[in-house]
Amino acid sequence: MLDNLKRVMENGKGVNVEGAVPSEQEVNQPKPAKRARTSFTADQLQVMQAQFAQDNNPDAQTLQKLAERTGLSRRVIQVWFQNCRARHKKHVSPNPSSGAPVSSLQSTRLSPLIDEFQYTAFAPVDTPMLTALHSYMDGMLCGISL
Amino acid sequence: MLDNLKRVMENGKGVNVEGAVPSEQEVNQPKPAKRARTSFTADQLQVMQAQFAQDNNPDAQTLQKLAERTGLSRRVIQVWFQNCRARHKKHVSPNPSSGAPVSSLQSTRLSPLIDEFQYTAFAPVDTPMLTALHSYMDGMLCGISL
DNA sequence: TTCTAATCAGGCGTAACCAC
DNA sequence: GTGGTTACGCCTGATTAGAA
Repeated sequence: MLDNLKRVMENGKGVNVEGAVPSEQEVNQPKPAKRARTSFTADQLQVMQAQFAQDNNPDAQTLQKLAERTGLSRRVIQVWFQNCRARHKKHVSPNPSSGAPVSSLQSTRLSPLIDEFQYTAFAPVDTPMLTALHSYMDGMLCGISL
Repeated sequence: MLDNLKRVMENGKGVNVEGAVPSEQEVNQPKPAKRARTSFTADQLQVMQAQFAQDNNPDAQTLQKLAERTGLSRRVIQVWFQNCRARHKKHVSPNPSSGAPVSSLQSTRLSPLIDEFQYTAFAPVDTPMLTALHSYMDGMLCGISL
């Protein structure tokens, strides 16, 4: 309901890309204060994922270092790790994958795609490659190796 | 009703390309304002089509760049790409009799997914592979060779 | 009429938030 | 910290409506 109205606002409005401060708004304007949604760059994601693979629950100091390195705020980093832990737990745990399974979640969408490659004429993909892709999918969510 | 509100918001922010500017309207005076219809110049079309040929689903940053380059609003650009994808899907897809084994696959959901591959630290996928994937996706359902 | 820019209704993933 | 929720951003598919 109210969500719809907000979606309308989105239409004409600008973008927020970098982890920088979105924008200041009028004090005298009792706006609903649009919640800012950070979109991470490839670089930032890579840094965070690398750290996650090594330690999925970094301490405050590490968090700070990541913040400096990515240019994001400590809080954003922290939230990302929280969400990533949650995602990982939710998607990987309930599916205690053994040998070479495909996670039931996202692969649903990807699998049919990958299959396509076997049919297509110019797909430079061979079967081992597909296997690699599949196992990759398993841990992809946060860039974690199982 | 609510529709009017939406229209007012968009009109206030958006750009009216054609000279056809209806007068300014009070917010609290709901008049069914005319829906603005942008007509693109040859230049603008060329820019967008060139991008489409290369990537039919540009990300936010690319979208913004296109907006700056064409002088159109980001939203208008975005809508054009949405419509263009739909058009091509409708016109090209129902005729799969050609050489390309293109099926129901959608590049849309895939692109961000594929991008993930680049973010991950331990991706067992090398770059040439990614490039191949990308060109596969791009040329697939838009089949345009502009 | 046809073509298509703009809108609507709905779904998905997930960053940000909240309660505990 | 966690699990659960909210809402933002982006997408599709169908539809509405402005112009050629």
